[in-house]
Amino acid sequence: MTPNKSLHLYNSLSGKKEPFVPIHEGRVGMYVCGPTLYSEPHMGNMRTFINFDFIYRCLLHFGYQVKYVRNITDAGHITNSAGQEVDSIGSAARLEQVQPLEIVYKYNVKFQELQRLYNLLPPNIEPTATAHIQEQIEVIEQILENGFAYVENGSVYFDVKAYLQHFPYGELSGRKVEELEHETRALNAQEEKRFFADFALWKKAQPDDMQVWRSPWGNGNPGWHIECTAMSTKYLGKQFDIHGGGMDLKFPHHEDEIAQNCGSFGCNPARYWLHANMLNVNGQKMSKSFGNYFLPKEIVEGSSPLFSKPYAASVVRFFMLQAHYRSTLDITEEALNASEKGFERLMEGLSLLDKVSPSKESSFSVEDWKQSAESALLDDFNAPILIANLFEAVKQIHALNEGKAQLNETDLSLFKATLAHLTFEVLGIEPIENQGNDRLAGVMEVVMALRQKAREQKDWASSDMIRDGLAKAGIQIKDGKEGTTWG
RNA sequence: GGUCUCGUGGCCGAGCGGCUAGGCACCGGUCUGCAAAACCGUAUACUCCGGUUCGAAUCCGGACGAGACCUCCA
Repeated sequence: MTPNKSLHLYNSLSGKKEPFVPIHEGRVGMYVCGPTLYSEPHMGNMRTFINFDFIYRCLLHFGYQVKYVRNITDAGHITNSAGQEVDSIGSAARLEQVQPLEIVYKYNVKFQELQRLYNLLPPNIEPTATAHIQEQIEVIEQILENGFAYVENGSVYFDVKAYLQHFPYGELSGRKVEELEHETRALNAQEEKRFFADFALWKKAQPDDMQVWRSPWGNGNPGWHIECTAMSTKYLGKQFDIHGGGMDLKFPHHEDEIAQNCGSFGCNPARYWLHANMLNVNGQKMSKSFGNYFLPKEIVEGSSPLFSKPYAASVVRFFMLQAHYRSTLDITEEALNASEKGFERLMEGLSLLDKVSPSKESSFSVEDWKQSAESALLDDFNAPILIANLFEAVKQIHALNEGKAQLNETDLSLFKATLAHLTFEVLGIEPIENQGNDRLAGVMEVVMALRQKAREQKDWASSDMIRDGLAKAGIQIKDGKEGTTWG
């Protein structure tokens, strides 16, 4: 197989890998659906954000000037499984007996903490729905003017039948409206809609609504899908390069975004639609409604009953990137432990490289290795293959360290720089900081010296007593060639 | 029920017509006072049944199994 020289990515619109050609050369506009702040994002949500963070990092690595927009949903009515329009943030506010803004603020702070914990690069803009009510109203007005929506009793609905005269509906999710009709379960509370597939753009205020905005149609709330259309248009234009989100948003959310964008501006908002797959627990999608979810914080604190010990955020991130973003990933303790070991091997390999000194000749091609890693990234952001390349490098590092391989000065510095860049900048994992404090380090120095003295005197009983005692205290001794380490 | 996706060695997971993916575990070896760790190495696989092909884990058809979506979801 010849290595890709240019970026190819899988476009959900066509169902194929396509060469990536940005609208403006050298620049990429990317919009990713962010969290709804009515609760703390769970680990499944984090997987999607980690995957798109990796994709963002890859695009930066390729040299694109990227404008990355990820929204924060802090308002909006969604239609629940009973067919009722509900305000999830308002419900959370009622439940916790606080103002909706307090809910949003509280979970936004937590989300920002999580982004730092999992080393997510901040998007260029994180717009909120509530700050863009006016823009949403303007898009709705445009859709009305184009004849693809109607007003009914203070609410505005998207008119799918009128829209179908000019545009297809359901292309992204591969659905046909006539098929949808008899597949859709019977819904109540939709008498206002003229057609079952119509969806709310604006919902008239209900007596118990905690958040209400003024509009040309009276007081109310924006629909769930319209914020993305308004904000993506404002910050990226009527059409931009990449739209991302979780697989489960394909229908109806992204389908309706396409309809809104076509209905107002006559074009699909994005040229490439990317969908990240789900995180599974016990073979089933992690979901609030299944009750099989845990929080990104619980896994690093070790407070989730699913896991017997804590895992560093970097290890969790590394674990997630060992699967391709388009595949489902099963999280189990066994798999996580495997990643943890691999992660440590990678980190130790990298620090070992610092001790390697250059030779006159090079015994392997750093350039070839670099190309191999590069083509993995160019092939639809293939993180698992990138990681396989990193382990290939680790193998070479050990060979270098033992004198079984050589690199000249130029190649060695290229090797070091590329490896560090791919690991820390592109993959976005960080070494785990040594948690030991200075006083402990001082004590350990004395203990290690005592044990070394005992060993020199072949006093194995004392030596092993120290080792076993420390093991009980959770400190492991490693007798290496160049002295003993602990951790 | 409809639409779609997927079934890879003990586990996770790439590949998607011919070339060792990778990690972890296992086993063997090196090192070591012993152990652990570390390093090196071998082995193990493509759900089943047909078809296409010189050649199929990879393409086509069927069976079985799993999952996702079908107005809560990343």
